[in-house]
Amino acid sequence: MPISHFQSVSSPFAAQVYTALRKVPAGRVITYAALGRRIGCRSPRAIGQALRANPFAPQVPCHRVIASDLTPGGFQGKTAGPALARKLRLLASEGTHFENNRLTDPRRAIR
DNA sequence: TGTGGCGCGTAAT
DNA sequence: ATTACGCGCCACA
Repeated sequence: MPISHFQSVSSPFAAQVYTALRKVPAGRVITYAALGRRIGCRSPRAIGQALRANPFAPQVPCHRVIASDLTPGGFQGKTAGPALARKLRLLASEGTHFENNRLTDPRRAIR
């Protein structure tokens, strides 16, 4: 299912982000910067911005995108609270765990 | 650990 | 065309 089929994709840039993100398998996570790198974008904030207006949760795994220092980063526009809690729960269901607000197994991260 | 500046796509002005 | 803002990041102290 091509990304362009998603109604909630607002810009071509977002489509690139989602397409690249879909290649990150369950059980792994990628950095905002690394994800950006894959599509030739040098602004991690732009990546987060594209993920902000979250498309479909399972198809485009925006919960697999974390910060460069291996902290969780944000979810649905927020960096804390219930939203973030859901992100962590999704990750946990894939075997990706955080301890002390830090990725437990750094080998899961794509830098 | 804290602060400041940089990056660039998007929305608002 | 300009300004302002944002699920960040890196350098430097």
